[in-house]
Amino acid sequence: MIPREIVQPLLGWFYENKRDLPWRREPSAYHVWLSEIMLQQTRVEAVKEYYSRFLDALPEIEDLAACPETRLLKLWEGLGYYNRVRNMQKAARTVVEHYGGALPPDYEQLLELPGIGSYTAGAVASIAFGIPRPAVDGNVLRVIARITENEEDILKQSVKTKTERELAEIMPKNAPGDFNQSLMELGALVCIPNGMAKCGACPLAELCLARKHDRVMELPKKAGKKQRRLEKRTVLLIQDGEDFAIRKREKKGLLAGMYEFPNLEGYKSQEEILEYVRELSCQPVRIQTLTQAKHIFSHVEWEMKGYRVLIEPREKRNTDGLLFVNKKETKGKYPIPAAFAAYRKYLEEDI
DNA sequence: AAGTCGGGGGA
DNA sequence: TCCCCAGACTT
Repeated sequence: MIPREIVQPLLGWFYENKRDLPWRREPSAYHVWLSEIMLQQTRVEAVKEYYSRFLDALPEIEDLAACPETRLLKLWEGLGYYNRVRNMQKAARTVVEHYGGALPPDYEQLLELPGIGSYTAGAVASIAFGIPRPAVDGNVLRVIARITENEEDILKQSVKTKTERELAEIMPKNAPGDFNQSLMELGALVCIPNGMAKCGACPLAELCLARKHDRVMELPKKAGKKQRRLEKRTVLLIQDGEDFAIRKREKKGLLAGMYEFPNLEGYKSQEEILEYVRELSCQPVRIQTLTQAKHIFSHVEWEMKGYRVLIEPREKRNTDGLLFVNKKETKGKYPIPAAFAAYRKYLEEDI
């Protein structure tokens, strides 16, 4: 069980130590929602700039609902997990249609919106609306596992469910948002992963069972992660004068809807590359080897070999799924993910 | 319950 | 290198 005695020390600590974060300035439901979506599996420092830029571009939920997809993905470019922003737009359209443009102040209704799971629903409900619901993220699971000296694998759904149920029991009805944030803030600043915990600065040190038994180092437990698969790819910079070929990725799957340079699975010979370029209705003139590059995703790792292929000027410009974009005009227009950073620079710089 | 989905920063 | 991050969704 989680002791109720954690509540007041946590709140007191939070009011003294909470960070001044952009989304804490004007915590409207939209602002809290956006910050929570951006912060999913993403560090605070990485989110700050994106958050401000996003709200400058789309200050209201209606703006988000009406935004073209490419512009939306461009605003998210580099943050990763691009389904987050696609789901958020779907939800925004639902909010405009069914809720008059304002998020519903109700946990169950929030939970029904795409991209909002139990954590985000709890965070928005408690922080924006003062509704007493827990918001259990990785920080909270770690903090609670240590306080209670829980041996179970915190990645198990059952642990999360139990944590939510027990936190709901002790949730202070007058400050649910602050209480949820205090747990997360403690996890982010003091009760840090691995062997880095700063127990000397912890307001819960005296009642923490892991510390009492000197087991903070070994908790929480997490099941082993499986190995990433390696994928070799051949990336092509097909160049017609100052124009480069890009194309849009599939609507589903990895990097859905983002733009990329034409590329092939596996390492291809120069003959195979030229053949492929011809299939795209291009007439290759010269081929040049570029640098190798690697990009690591969560579950797959790309090892890429790049080639620049100069082609004859094309009559029919944008066919065969290719989009020829001018190096000067395309600046900031097409969302091209970081996986292509090593080759993207040819589009952005004079090389 | 397991797999998919990004990217970066720090040890 | 590996780990982890204010997770959600699909299978």
